[in-house]
Amino acid sequence: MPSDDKPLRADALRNRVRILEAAEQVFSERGPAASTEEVANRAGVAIGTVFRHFPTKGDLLREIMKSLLARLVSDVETLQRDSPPGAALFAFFTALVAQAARQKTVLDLLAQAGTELSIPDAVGMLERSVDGLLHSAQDAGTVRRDVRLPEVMALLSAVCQGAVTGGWDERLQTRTLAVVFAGLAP
Amino acid sequence: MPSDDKPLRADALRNRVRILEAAEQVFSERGPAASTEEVANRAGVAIGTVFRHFPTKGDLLREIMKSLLARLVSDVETLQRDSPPGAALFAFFTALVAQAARQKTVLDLLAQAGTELSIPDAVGMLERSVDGLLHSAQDAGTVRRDVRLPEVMALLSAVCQGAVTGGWDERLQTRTLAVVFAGLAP
DNA sequence: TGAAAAAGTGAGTCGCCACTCATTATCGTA
DNA sequence: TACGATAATGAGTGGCGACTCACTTTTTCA
Repeated sequence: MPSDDKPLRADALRNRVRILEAAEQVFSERGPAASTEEVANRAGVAIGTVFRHFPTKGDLLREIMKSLLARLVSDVETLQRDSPPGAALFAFFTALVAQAARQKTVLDLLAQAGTELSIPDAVGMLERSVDGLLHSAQDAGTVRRDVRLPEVMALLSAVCQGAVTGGWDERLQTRTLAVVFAGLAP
Repeated sequence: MPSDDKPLRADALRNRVRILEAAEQVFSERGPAASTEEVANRAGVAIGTVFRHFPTKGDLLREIMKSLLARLVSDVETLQRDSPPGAALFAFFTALVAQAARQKTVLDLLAQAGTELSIPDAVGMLERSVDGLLHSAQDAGTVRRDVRLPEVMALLSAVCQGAVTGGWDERLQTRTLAVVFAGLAP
């Protein structure tokens, strides 16, 4: 797969960035069903321009997902470094749920990203990161040893999903997570 | 609101039933985005007939939701009677998640039914039923006293949501629920 | 049995949305 | 600056899905 890295023209690069920013906003607010035309409007660009940069709506979504994913992975690394080892997993849960409530895109990443769009090993990356958090927590004794990664990912995605579609307020997020955390603890 | 209970003609009644059965199947398999035409086909009826009985797609969905809800409430009552008092809540969780995996309609009921469609106090009924299960469990000492209904409903909906969109297999359902149950226990 | 009422039918309308392409504008470079 | 290459534009196309309605068929009941 030879990379087609022809340097973009200045206006093309500018618009590409605008489109990505607009798309991130629009899809976050309205979900992935939002129309491409709305993205174009918000970017201040004609609809044809969007399709020149991303031949398919799916391509655009995939690009957004990839950068979101990269940010999440880097968040995990930051937490891994800066939190007390037993607490990082819980902190990530809390942060992700709060973010999902604002940014619906998170859901589609966690839920089906691997299925509908194909983000190759990208989701696997997040899993590996979370696995790191899980092991740290288990070593620190804040999470039971018989808990495994699949159910942690499942809970993560479930709680985010629930929080968004159910419109949980902050208080309910906290109380619900408290139950989950209690279930993970020894 | 005078009830328009004009007795239906024989063929009308027959078709109404067929449509509801078909709709339940179709929406369960394909989700609420499935087309009305598919419902008509599966019912062996012209599309106009569907719209004669249910002027709006939403009306049809609402009808399906209502009967699903009624069945769930009656399931709860059965469990309430037949299970050991501390176990009924857990049994309901398990059963509902398994059902949601087969029947996507459950999700929309739990998630947003109150919002998008308006099923007036219907969802409230389910909540009251689950509240009964919760109190029984707390009285039996299998669930902590500081757990309240909102987070129980939230977990219920979250886990169903997650199980469906994530395509959890039975093993993963079990392991995930195990964590939740541990979190509810004293 | 034979109308009138009720119900069924399905081609057609309408709006939405992903995507295209002929034309116009902008950029980079000689 | 001028010109070829690259990009932007936005009206148009096609398909899909909810919903309508003029017409046909079935039921009901005197």
